[in-house]
Amino acid sequence: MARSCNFDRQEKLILAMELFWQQGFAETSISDLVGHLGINRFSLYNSFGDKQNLYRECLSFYLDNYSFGALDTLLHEKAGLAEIEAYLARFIALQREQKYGCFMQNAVLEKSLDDEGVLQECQRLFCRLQTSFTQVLQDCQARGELLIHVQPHQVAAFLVLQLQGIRVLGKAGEYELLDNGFAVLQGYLHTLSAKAF
Amino acid sequence: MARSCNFDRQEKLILAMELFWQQGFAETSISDLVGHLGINRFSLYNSFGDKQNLYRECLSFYLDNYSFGALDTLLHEKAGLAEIEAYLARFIALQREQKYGCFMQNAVLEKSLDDEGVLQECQRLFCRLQTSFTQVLQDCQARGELLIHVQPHQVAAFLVLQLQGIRVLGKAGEYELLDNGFAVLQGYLHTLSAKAF
DNA sequence: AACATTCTTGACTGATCGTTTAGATATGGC
DNA sequence: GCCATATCTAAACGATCAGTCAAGAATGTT
Repeated sequence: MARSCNFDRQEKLILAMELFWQQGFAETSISDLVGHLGINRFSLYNSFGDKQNLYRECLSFYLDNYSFGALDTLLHEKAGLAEIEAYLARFIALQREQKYGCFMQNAVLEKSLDDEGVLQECQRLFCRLQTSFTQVLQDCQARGELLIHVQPHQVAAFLVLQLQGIRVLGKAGEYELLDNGFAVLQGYLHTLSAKAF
Repeated sequence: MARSCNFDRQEKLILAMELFWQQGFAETSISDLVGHLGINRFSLYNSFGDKQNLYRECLSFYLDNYSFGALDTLLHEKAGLAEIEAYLARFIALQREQKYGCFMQNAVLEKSLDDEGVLQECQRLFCRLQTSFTQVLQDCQARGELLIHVQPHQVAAFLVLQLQGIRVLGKAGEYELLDNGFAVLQGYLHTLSAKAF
């Protein structure tokens, strides 16, 4: 019926996400986006609405595709405390490379106060994270690998807390603190175990 | 010799800090500052230099006077694990009121990539924090209250990690996660003790 | 091939950004 | 009281901001 769009929307969304991820909302101008995405100003507005809307869509995309992705693999295999430990170790290692930190964490600290939608989106992910960890730990406990007095949902909350702390220290370049903190975390996980791992 | 300044510099610095704290660097304009501080645009530049400089000074002031202040009291008394636990509990309670989160954390996530000075300032505080905790724990251990196999500097790093995670979850309004996470943290601290507390 | 429709383009909007200037005003030493 | 010096005020700087517009180019249907 009419002319079709000559760029891939999702490809451009990813580019926009990268830029917001690196620079934050306020520090990223529409002109920056136009340059980085390689599409015209008007096409950008036409495809994604205004800046706020684009940002939210980027955040959603990030939450669904980038953040904590490895957690899913943790869920599918019959994982235990050893796998949780390995996940945390990988997570910390990742922070050394991810110099831009975490898009979601940036979003929480920069935008949650003036954009209710951003806050809710992030809370949704926190919930998902806790649920996932709780599931793993419950399975663990059912198999007799976790001490019975341990409360899975509490330990799960504790782990979410760790992830957030790790990302802040990672962005701050505090790798030694991270390693030392992880050593303690590791020790703690071992105290939860009903059998050595 | 000449006319003297007719406002209190430090008072204005605190006002500026409040505004940056609430809104971040990029979202706070000079006009915002002029309005909130109640001094003229030029006077602001005359007293504090440009925006970047003012921000750095605000961060310094925050780090010296606001962030983690209660930690000092922890150091002076002969504190033990129970006091550390209480400190963490107070810290969490504070996050419920501090809806603007932590200036330093905002600074790390927003500005550390493009302002080396901001990053270094924050790293200096991380170091101070770890040192303080290490000191308390070492004293603790010397008095025989802490199990001898525990490494004070590692646990200190672990605690710094907790503080950062707490602040993120606090800003995100995740109070239930915080409470559950703290319960676990509490339990862990008790396992470190050579005597019940 | 002609049409309606949609995308693309680049110039443009008024507003706001951080920063600076020139002139008025107030202060302290003589 | 006078002058040197510093602070203050208001206006303005060029640059950039987010967002829009009208005209041209490309497409699918008929």
